[in-house]
Amino acid sequence: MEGYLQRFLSLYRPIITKLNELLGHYEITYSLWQVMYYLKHHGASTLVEIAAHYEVEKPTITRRVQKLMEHGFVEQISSTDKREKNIQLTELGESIYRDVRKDITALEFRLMEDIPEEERHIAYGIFPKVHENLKKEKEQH
Amino acid sequence: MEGYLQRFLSLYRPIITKLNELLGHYEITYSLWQVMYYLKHHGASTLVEIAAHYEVEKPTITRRVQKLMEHGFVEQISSTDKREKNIQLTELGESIYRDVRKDITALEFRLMEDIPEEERHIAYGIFPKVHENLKKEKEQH
DNA sequence: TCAATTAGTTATCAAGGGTAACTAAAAAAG
DNA sequence: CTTTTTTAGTTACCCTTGATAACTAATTGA
Repeated sequence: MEGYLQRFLSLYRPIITKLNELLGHYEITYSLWQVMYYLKHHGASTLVEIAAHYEVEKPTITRRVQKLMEHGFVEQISSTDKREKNIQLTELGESIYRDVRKDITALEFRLMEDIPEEERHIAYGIFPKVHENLKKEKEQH
Repeated sequence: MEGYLQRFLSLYRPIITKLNELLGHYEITYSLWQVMYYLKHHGASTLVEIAAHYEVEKPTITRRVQKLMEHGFVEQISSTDKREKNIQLTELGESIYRDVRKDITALEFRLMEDIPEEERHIAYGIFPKVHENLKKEKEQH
């Protein structure tokens, strides 16, 4: 019998492919979108903060931010600590954010249309629990 | 507010990382495990069948099968159609399958421990629905 | 029998991420 | 106050995964 993990994983590629197709219209991919999303919801941030939030290494975020700067979607602002790089969305970035956000919300609505609200809510609540349990696993090693 | 897709995606990396850590003990990764899983549950199969099932291109499966053959986990058996390559698990492959299966089941149990059975069941049932809806999206283009 | 389809391979490219080694700046120790 | 340690970020290099295009060999089917 198929397990939860297996079903979960088999859905990943179709979802990320669909999302990247959608994001392609704005010349970004999901990994870049994550950074824009973070900046929108946390305001100006450093690369270390973004990396910590997504649990990836610093060079990964360096690259993402570089690409977003080339696109003019984010910009660096001054900071007291001269080591760190304070990043925020530009006006253009904010505008793209709103457009993408609308598209993703609409997609999500279509994908979840036939799923009752309570079920949706339950499934929704399980993700952070599994995430928690995964973190506990890590601590034990 | 965070959407379902976002929560879903933020769980992917932790899960695949954990699984690959587990599978590393057997010198495989999740993508290779998928092929072994398919062969265990469908018996001897061709590359096209495996590719179709996981919705990936043929060259992707060519590579996976090549690696598994190098490991001695799968082998080619004869086939009427000389174009196709009939692949099945070797004895070693079967044995590795059983060990890995045990480990993954145990991991899944630990990750889902604190989630009530009904909730688990609901979350579990949503994946194929979303998958279906994604396929419908595709057809419209 | 000849054209079209099918199975599989190879080569090449892109996305995404990790590790190691490094620089520059700040913080902590002395 | 120096000196040492820690922290933020970057660069170079490598791995995994998958897609596309172009190809060969075998099979179907017109």
